[in-house]
Amino acid sequence: MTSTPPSTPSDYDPSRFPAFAVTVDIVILTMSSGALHVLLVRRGEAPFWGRWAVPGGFKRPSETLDEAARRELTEETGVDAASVLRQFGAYGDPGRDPRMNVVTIAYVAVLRDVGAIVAGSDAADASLIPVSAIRDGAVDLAFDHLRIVGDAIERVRLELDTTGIAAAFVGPTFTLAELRAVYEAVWGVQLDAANFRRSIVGRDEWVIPTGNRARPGTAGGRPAELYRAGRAWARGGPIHRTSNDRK
Amino acid sequence: MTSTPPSTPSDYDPSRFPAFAVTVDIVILTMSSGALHVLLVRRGEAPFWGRWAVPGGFKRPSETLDEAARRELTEETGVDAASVLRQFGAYGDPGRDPRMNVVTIAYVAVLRDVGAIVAGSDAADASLIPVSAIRDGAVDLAFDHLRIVGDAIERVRLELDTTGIAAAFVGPTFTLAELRAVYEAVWGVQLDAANFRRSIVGRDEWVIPTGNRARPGTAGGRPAELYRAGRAWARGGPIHRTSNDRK
DNA sequence: TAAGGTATACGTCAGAATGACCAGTACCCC
DNA sequence: GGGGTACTGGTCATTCTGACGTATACCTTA
Repeated sequence: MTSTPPSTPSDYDPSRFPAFAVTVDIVILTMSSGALHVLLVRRGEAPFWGRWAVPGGFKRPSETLDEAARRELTEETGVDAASVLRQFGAYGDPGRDPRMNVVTIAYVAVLRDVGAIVAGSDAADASLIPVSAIRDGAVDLAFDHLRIVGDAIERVRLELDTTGIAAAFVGPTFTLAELRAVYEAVWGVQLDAANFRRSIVGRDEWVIPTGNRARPGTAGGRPAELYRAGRAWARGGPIHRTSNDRK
Repeated sequence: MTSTPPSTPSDYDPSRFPAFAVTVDIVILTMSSGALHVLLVRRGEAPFWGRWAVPGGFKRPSETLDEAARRELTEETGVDAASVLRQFGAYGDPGRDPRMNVVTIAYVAVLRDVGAIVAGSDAADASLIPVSAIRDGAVDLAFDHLRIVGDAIERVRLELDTTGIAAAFVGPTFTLAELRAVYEAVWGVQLDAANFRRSIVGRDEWVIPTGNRARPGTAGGRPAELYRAGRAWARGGPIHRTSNDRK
């Protein structure tokens, strides 16, 4: 087998090559009460009966991978407007599905206000699970979904630095504290509120003041100003991890 | 079709779902005479006869995607030791292969000293093509390989900043000028040699002096010191793009 | 109604990092 | 031996970052 000539996609012979099922799995992330959560569905059949799994489904030949991901997201959560829906990996280990050869293309979606969405979902057994519970091994995931969720989170940790994905976690208007909570939850760090503010408000095009204020929480405190996201998020992020807290 | 219940990979019925061929394509990048090059093979049959294509081949059910990528890389280039072999995307647009449903998982490989390797390759029609020629539209690529190559380059541009991939482009010992050429070629910028040196030599664990010197080129100049790569490359890169030259 | 608590808003300061630039060194070619 | 070239090493001004202190505006409780 090692002496076969270089095979490009050119020398097909449809009868010669193994068939795979291709699925699209979607790791749906959102902020809920200050912590990062992932939406999982509980499996109702074998294999992995009763285990949690990432929602997903089969790709159809007539649609692109991105279209399949968006379709599955809509079917699972009832929304067609995720702030972010990005492909981040493909998984095709032999035996990852005990029944057949399956290669899955994994997407990460970022939602805001997902609480109401889950309630209206078709999937009765969908739940928001804190990612901390998954990291602690407190949740049994089906298939290789533990690895998929882990890779998704790692991807978001990176993109928080290099893209404007942070803005996708907050609503159309938000306070700087809400935005800061995204960075703190995803990176697992604590950021100085004053310095965080300076990095964002001090520069151009990151946030646009709305003139309104948020109502303080039950603990009190000065009410925070509400902002809208500016244009700059399309070209990167305002906050960068220093090499110190990379590890 | 929109009212189907949420379908997880669980509710399989192997007869119900469309079969795909799964291939692995490898964008092989290397530095050659100061410019970034990609290794392409010329197709000898329809469709896209005579066009350039990214080397690749079919995934086997008994191997992982990473194993398939490494096997194809070996078959195409004769080396089993790419400095970097990283998955970066999946492509499954309908009709991307006119003959059948194909989803390809794309990898980017970084080689050093690829010149000698290509000579010994099985693929007689393999060539190193400057990426500048591809960007200019001077090369006709088969299938959706133009998009795949473009995405691979964009990925490397990002990873140059966030990972130690730059060290994969140079040999086991290298001069700072060689390393600087990698950044300049991939990012399309010019870096001050003195500041570049300071960013790398001034900090710990990036490069280890060997005590030897490189022979200057025909143009003369002071001979450069030869270094080995240090431990720090495993955890990121020493050079960061400022937001100014992001666009 | 007043006092205490809390979180946001804003400014200051020292240290680190960056970009621009200049001078010295060591080799090549002519 | 002289000029050209590229690496080495340094200075300087600017910007960025982390740390921290203080004022502001709302909440809760007494």
